[in-house]
Amino acid sequence: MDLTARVEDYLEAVLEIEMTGEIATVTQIAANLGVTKATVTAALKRLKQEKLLEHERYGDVLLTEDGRAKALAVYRRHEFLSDFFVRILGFSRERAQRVSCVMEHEIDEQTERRLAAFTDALAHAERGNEEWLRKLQEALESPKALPMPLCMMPDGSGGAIARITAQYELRKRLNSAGFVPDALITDIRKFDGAPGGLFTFTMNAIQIRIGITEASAIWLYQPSIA
Amino acid sequence: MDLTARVEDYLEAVLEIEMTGEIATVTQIAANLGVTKATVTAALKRLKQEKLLEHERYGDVLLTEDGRAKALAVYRRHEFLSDFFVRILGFSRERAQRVSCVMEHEIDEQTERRLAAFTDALAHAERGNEEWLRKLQEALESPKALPMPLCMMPDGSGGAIARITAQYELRKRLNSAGFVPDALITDIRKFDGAPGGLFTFTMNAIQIRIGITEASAIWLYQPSIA
DNA sequence: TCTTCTAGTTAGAGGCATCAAACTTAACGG
DNA sequence: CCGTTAAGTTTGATGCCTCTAACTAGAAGA
Repeated sequence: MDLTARVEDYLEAVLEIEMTGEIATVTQIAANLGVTKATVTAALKRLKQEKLLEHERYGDVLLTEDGRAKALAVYRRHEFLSDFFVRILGFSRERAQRVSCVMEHEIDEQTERRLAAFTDALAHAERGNEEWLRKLQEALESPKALPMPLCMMPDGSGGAIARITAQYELRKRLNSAGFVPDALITDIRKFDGAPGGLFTFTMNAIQIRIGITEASAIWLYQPSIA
Repeated sequence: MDLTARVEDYLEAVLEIEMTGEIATVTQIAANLGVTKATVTAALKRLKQEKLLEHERYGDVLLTEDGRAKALAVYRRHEFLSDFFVRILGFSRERAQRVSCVMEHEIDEQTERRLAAFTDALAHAERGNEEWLRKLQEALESPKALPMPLCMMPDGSGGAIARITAQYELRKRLNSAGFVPDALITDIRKFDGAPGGLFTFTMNAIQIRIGITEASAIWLYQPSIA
């Protein structure tokens, strides 16, 4: 991954045009990426230097072996991600597009495989678990408000635990201490003391005191205003 | 979203430092983002122009009301995404970090909500569906090779259908035509004719012919070399 | 053949993000 | 009060990506 993300975009654009059976032109690439032709010419120069494509003045734009392989990898990631976001996570097409565009440059093959495995597993879960699928659809239709880390809640406030963003030891510790989704927390206060501050609050009628590490792993839904 | 992604990163870095109870310094920000102090000074100038923070020569770095709100939004997205990638999708911590870093600038609140809903639904599915969870874990442990769109397979080749990356009409059409995961396709050939070409192949002992649109929505696992 | 149009190119510029190297402040200890 | 040190700033430069405006090559008709 030592190509810039942008260079990968140009490669991908060329491949996509080729896939329609045509030979890529500067104008088409420009339209595809939403830039001017001048910009494309400049980019082609860079691409050519890297030996990812061949291009003579006023000539055809042709991917090299190497360029084609790189383009395919990017294209595959892009398509896969976009599909994943739309079908599995229920993103809008447009949003999925934008997110895939930036993400496609950041995931490696291993990651892509994991993602694919996840999608497959989910597809299997869908068959033969209609109940769960219905719940998921429902959830996607009526999203809740967004949570906030405990350490950022205003003094005196509270809310229900949304999630714990921690792993391993810390996660386990918080879980066994009763920090689980839906538990209610009230009367949050922040004090100086430890570096980062100390936080006290009430949960299950018990007064609890934690540090910044814990307080930034516990996310709360703010109580609705209704 | 008219701030550049980078500007959002600086904002986030300041907030993260503040969360430890300290006041952000140029050196700390630089270390956080892996850039030099000179770069930070330059960035602070831009941030100040946008009225997202206050900063006098050699003075403290303080977020404005506006800046803090923006920083919190970015921070929340970042943490949530990172957690999602690690816990739900099984990414490595490092990879999750990189992906969240680019993605956090591309998702809006609506999208974040959907993602959260998905996570919640999955959490519910996990309780009370141990079987499925086990399968998912297993799948994440042993990822398969990566598929490729039919239109890019070499002449004469074939493979099993991995997935259909299409929606609505096209998806339905392909499904009812028998294009479902695991179906076997052999002897793929490409011909000129329609714009983008025509593709013929054999599936279930039947010869089929499709265009580029369909051929790029059908993804195949290449048969393993063994 | 000459004209005209389109595709493509070059030249010149600017913004963002970054760096290394040299410089300036502020602060602390003697 | 002065010297040293750490923190922060300035300067000058680079690379990438982009643009507008002006130019040129090539193809297609009259």
